[in-house]
Amino acid sequence: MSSKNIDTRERILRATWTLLEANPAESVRMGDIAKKAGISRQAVYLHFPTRAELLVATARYLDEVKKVDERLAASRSAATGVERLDAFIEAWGNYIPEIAGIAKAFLAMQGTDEAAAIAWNDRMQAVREGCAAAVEALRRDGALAPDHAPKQAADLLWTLLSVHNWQQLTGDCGWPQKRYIETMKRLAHQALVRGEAD
Amino acid sequence: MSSKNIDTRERILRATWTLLEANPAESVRMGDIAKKAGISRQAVYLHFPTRAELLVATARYLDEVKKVDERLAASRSAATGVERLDAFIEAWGNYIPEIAGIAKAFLAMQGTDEAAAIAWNDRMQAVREGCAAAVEALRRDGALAPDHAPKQAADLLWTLLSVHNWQQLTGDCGWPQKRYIETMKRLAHQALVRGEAD
DNA sequence: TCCGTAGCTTGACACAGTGTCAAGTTGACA
DNA sequence: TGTCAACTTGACACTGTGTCAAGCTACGGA
Repeated sequence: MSSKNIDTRERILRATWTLLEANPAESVRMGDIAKKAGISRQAVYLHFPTRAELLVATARYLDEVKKVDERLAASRSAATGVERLDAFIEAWGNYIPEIAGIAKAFLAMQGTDEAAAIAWNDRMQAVREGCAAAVEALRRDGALAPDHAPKQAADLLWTLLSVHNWQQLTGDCGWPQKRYIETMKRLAHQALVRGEAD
Repeated sequence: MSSKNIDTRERILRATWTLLEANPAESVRMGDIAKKAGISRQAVYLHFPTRAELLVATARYLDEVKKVDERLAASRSAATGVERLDAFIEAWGNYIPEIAGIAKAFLAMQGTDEAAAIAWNDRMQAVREGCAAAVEALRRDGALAPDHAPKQAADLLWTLLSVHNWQQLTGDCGWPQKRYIETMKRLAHQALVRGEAD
């Protein structure tokens, strides 16, 4: 309850973040985190009952500090559905590189680590909702392509904008960030906006 | 050396395959594999020194039995670039579910296991080449959309057709396989084929 | 017929990491 | 001074990988 408590909690979260960013390849252990935070391993468990919950909290903390929600929400003020779609792609697409370190760590842990999978999944739902909202804005404008039901359009957008795809294009394929954003916009338009061939 | 040896090895590979396919979500343990193969856990280690090597061998065995290369190569006989693109998407897209279990296990090891990462990467290069060939066929027909240079078009197609995207759409989003294939085809047409709005 | 040996079994163990438990310490606050 | 919450210390159970050593068994060859 005291401020000491809050400090400790935050120190744990920052330690986790730092370690994940520093070595995204390896799996960061509870003991490492405790050491980095300058407390005992058990103290970590007093704040976060499992590794999964710690990772979820870390992802949330990251989002909070980086203000993802604000950034994604900014697209809400767009006048038209299409503008909103573009704003959303730009906001999210340009956010990915900032969390790339942690994202990579999470993706690397996906299979081996149930905790990481849960944590990551939890955060991606926020993006999924953003996608659904953008699609809904298109639909309201009557601008949604008739190819897809809204739910499926949202699924598709969500998949296009996955961190994996960003990683593959900018990493494996060596695309510059700018081309990534432009291509995603074009692709989203072609797939989701009524009568756009571009 | 004896045929008994070969039989055991193959029984292990088949057991691994079966188990991975049966429960792709959970991590299949060496003990489970041994039990399924009807041998001792240690016998597995006599044939495959580590879990990673066993999985790599299983992937190779799978590709061999399923004849992936042949299937992907089949699209080469298509008359036009667009037909070839469709044939390729169909061949690969319908192959993914068959290897989904193993694929997931490999993706799980990506971060932790260098050997597995290399093996998986190697397999994916075959797909990438298939994508490049399909794009090249389009270009020869003058059917490649002017939006993209051939290399970038191939990158894009390769990314669209990633196992991750399949997993997300058919798994997380619950899409039926048929819709996945159709959507990928439509998306590929819209993105890559000159003057297609669909 | 007996020997050697390859292939497998049995059971024990080291090791790493998560999560639990219980008893002890410390510092702030009443 | 006493209490309480936050933290420490050290031990332990549990799971899964990989190692080790000794024993069993069937088969091919002298």
